[in-house]
Formats: sequence, structure tokens, C-alpha cells
Amino acid sequence: MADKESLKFHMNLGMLINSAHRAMTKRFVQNAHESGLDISLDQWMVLGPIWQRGDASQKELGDMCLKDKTSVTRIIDTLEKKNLVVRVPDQLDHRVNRVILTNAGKQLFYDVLPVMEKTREEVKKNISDEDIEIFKNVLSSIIINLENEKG
Amino acid sequence: MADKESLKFHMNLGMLINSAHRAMTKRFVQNAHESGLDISLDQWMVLGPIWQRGDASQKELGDMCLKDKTSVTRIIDTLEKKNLVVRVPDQLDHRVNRVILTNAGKQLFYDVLPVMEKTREEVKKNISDEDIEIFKNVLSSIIINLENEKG
DNA sequence: ATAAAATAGTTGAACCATCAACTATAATAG
DNA sequence: CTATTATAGTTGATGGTTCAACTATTTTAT
Repeated sequence: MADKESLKFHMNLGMLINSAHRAMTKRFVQNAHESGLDISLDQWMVLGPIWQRGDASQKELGDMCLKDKTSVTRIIDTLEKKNLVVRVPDQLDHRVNRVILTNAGKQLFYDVLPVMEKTREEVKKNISDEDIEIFKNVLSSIIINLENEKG
Repeated sequence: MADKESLKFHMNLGMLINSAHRAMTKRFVQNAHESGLDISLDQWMVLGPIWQRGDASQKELGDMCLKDKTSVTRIIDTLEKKNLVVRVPDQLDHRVNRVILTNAGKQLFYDVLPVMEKTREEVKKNISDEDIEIFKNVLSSIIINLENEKG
């Protein structure tokens, strides 16, 4: 059972995904910082859907970003502390918060767009479109494979 | 229910990698838990190289796991709290700790091996070996692309 | 031999993820 | 109508990551 080769393989797949993800996150934050912008990748991921829709409930944000409701709560907390969004209680359903962008939030969104574009290009450099396509297919398959049965 | 095509087209690379990674981590921990084992994926990733080499410095562990020295410090902290490893000061170079497995650490390592194997199979289900190969190549390319110049 | 620089590791702060327990509101079943 | 259940969101605890600042050794360069 202690086959070193297969062991190495097990650790490699997880390690590779882990490292690639961390590298991308780090580079995005670095690029933003070089442009004088202070934002994390997760904050950006939440900002996008709010901008797209005008407002969004935290539940909707979690669904769109594939994030846990707890994570969304805390990210909105920090975005609110930075005056980038505000929570507005929904008038019809008193359980939900509508999250909307402040003017500063909108401005930051526009400022970060080119940073995101630059980071994307750095990530995909020297990788063929075909391979990116297969890469995304494999990622999607992994996500499908691991979706919890109990839903 | 998420289907593969909509995942692929509605989510960017970063989100897909993020989600796949979190799904794998979660499934690994779930599978371990179902076997009565209490270990995180990161703890496992550190345990492996120690087992392979008999002992390792924290610097070596960081290099092998592609982890920051701070992360290694904290993971070793929790592994030590769980009595799975011990830090032994190196006799030649007093700056370094040699990290070695306790008997409990070795036992846990062997117990977790089949859990890792099961998780790997669940992850790779319905994905061809060729695609996995390209997948790993792309991940490696991304990591290379984003390696810090000053590194 | 000594000053400067490099290396190994730790600590504190800020952020994100996951789990479990909790509050409050809405929807539904009897 | 009321009791149960489901949903939206919060809080506390624990673990991992990153940055910056720090201690303590070793290496090197003069």
C-alpha cells in the first residue's frame, strides 16, 4: 500500500492545484497593489456579481461565487468596513439583505478590471487555447465528480 | 444542479480552480472522517515527505509542499499538538529543526493511505489519462508563469 | 577577527474557509 | 390558526495563508 510512486502522484495533483490557485491569488493581489489598489481576490469575486446585477442577496452571491454563506458574511463585512458596499434590508423578505455598491465600490470595480485582465494574461501565457479548454473541462468534471450526493 | 457546460462557460479559470480545490479538500477530509481519522489535507501533505525521508527540516518541507515557511510553522505546530510529529533541533546547524514522525504519526500515515487512494479515484472518475496529463501540464505551466521574478 | 549579509524559524495581524450552534423570518401542514 | 419546518444570515472556534517584523544562528567578505 505504501507505493512511493503512486503516493507521489496523489500528493502532486492536490499540491499542483493548491499551488496554482495560491499563485494566481497572490499575483492578482500584487498586480492590484502595484496599481495602488487594495483588494483581495475573494473581495473582487463578490464585487463582480453585485456590479452585474445592481444588487444581490448574500445567498445569491454565495451561489454565484460558489462560496459558503459564512464566507460571504465575512467578505461583505470587510467590504462594508471599506465602504465599498452597503447591506440594505429587503422590504419584502425580512430575512434577506440586498447588497449594493457604493460609489467607491463602483469606482474600485472599474479600476480593478484592467488588473484582472493583466493577471489573466500572465496566467495563460504560453498555454494553448486547446489545453486551456481541456483544463477547464477537467476542472468542471472534478467539481461534478465531488458534488455531494446528499445535495 | 450544476452541469458541466454551464460551469465551464459561466465561471472563469480562477473560480473553477478555487472550487475544484475546495471540493477536493472537503472530500478528502470527509472520507478521512468516515474512516474515523482526523486530519486535514495540508497536514497530510506535510506528513508525506517526512515519512518518505525519515525526517525533514521545515525549510525542506516548505520546498516540497510548495508552502510558505509561516504555513509550515503553523502546520507543524498543530501536528505537534496532536502528537503526530516532534521537532528535534539539528545538531550541526542550530538554526534548523528536524521534524520526525511519532509512532502515532506513522500509524496515522498508514491509516490515511487508503483514504487518499479512494479520494483520488473519486476525483479522477470519468476523466481520461490523457486529459489528466494535460491538466497537470497546464497547472505546472501556470505555476511557472507566476513564479516571482525576484525569487 | 569582525562586520555585514544570508538563512531558519517564530510571532502577530488580517483575511478566508469550514463546522456547529444560534436568531429571526417565512412557508407549509395539520 | 398554530406547530413544524425551511431559509437567510450571524457568531465563535479552529485551521491555513500571507505579509511584515523579529530572533538566532551561520556564511561571507573585508
